[in-house]
Amino acid sequence: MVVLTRKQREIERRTAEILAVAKPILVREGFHALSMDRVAAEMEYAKGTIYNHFPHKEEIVLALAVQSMELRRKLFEFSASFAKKSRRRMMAIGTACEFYTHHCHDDFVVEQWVRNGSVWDKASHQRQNLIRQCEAQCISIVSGIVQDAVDEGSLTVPPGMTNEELVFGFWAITFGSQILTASSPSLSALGICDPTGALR
Amino acid sequence: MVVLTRKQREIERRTAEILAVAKPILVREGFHALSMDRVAAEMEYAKGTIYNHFPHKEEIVLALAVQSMELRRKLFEFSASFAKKSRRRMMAIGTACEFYTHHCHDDFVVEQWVRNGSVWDKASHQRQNLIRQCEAQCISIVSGIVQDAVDEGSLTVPPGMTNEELVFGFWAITFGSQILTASSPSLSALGICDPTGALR
DNA sequence: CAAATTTCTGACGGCGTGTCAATAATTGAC
DNA sequence: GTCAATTATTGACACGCCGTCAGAAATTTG
Repeated sequence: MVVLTRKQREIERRTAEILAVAKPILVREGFHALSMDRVAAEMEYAKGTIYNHFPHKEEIVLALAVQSMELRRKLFEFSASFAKKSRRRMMAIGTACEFYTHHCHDDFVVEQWVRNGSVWDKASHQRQNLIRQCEAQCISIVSGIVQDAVDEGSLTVPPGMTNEELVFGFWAITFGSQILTASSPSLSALGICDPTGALR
Repeated sequence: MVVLTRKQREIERRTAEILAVAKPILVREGFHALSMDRVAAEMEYAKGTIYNHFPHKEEIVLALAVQSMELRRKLFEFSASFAKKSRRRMMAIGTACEFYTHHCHDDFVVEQWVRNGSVWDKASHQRQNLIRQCEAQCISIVSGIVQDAVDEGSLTVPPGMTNEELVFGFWAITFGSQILTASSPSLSALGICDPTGALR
C-alpha cells in the first residue's frame, strides 16, 4: 500500500517541485506575485500541467501551509518530550515558538497567508481539515503539558477556565505579538516582543 | 481656509461615496472582489473618474482604514475620560475594544486588511502616516492610563518594562484572540475569547 | 458667446486565471 | 514489433481586472 508506482512517484515528485518553486515566491513577494503562469515558466512546464496538480493557487498555498504546520507540530512534539518537569517542557514550547518564527521564518509567513479568508475559503475541505487537525494537535500537546502541571500541583488553572482556554490565552499573546511586530514596524522602537513573552 | 468651494465639496462628497460603496464590498467579499470597475459601475460613473480620486484600490482600503481607526481612537478617548479611577478607565477601554470588534465589526475587518503587506506597501506614505499616528494615539491613551495607575499606586509595572511594553502585551492578547477566533472557526468550541480578556 | 480650462469617459494594452481541444507520450494486448 | 487505447501535456482562448490616456463633455472665464 505504501509502495507507489513509478508514475505516482513522479507525480508526487513534481507536486513537491511545484511547492518548492511556489514557496519563495509566496513568502518573499506575496500572494499576488504567485501566479500559475510564473510557476509554470520557472519549472519549464505548461500552465495546464500545473493545473493537473492544483486546481488553483489557493490550493498551493494550503499545501504549503500543511507542510509548515507539520514542521511546527514536530517541533512541539519534540519540545514536549524534552524534559520531565512540566515547567521545563512549557519553556521548551516557548523556545520552539521563537525558533519557528525566527529560524523557520518562511514557514511562519506561509502560516499567515492561510488565515486570509479569501485564500482559506477557496481551498478544498480535505486540506482545510489537514490544517485544522494539525492545529488541534498542537493545542492538545500544549494543553497536555498544562494538564501535567496541574496534576503535578505546580499550576492551578483559574476557576471556570479549561486547560484549552488557558492555552488559547498563551496562543493569543504569542500570535498577537508576532503579528503586531511583523506588521507594525514603527512599534519595534517601543520594545521587543520576546521579553514580553518571556515575562509571561 | 476651512471653507471650501462648491467644487471641492462635491469632490469630497464623491470621495466619501466611493468609500461608502467600497466598504461593504471589501468587508463582505474581500479584497479581490473590490475592483475599480465594480465600484464605478455601482456608482454609475466611469472607471477613470474613480481613478481621479484614488490611484489604486489599495489607497481606497487605507482611506477606509483611516476612518475606522479614527472611530476606534474616539472610542478610546471617550473610554479614557469615562471615570476617575484608572482601574475603571482601563475596564472601559476593554469594553470599548469589545464594542468595536462586535458592533463596529465592519471597521474591525477593515483594520485587518490594512495589515496585509501587499496592501500596506502599495499605499501612499501620507495615508500610512495617518494610520500610524492614529495607532500611536491609541497606544498613548492606554499607556497614559497605565501611567496614572502607577502614579496612583494601584499598579506596578514589572521591572525592566516600560508602560508601552505593558500596553503592547495587552494589545497583543486582545488582538491575537480576536484574530484567532475570527480565523479559526473550529476553536470557538473550546471557549470564548472575551472571558480570557476579562480575566486578564 | 466662444475660447480656455477642467472634468469625465471608455477603449486599450498588459497581465492573470482557469478551460479544453488538440497533440504527444505511454501502455499493454496481440 | 505494431498499433489502438489510454493518459499526460500543451498553449491558444475567453474572460476579467488594472491603470492609462486621448478625446468628448461640461464648466468657467473673458
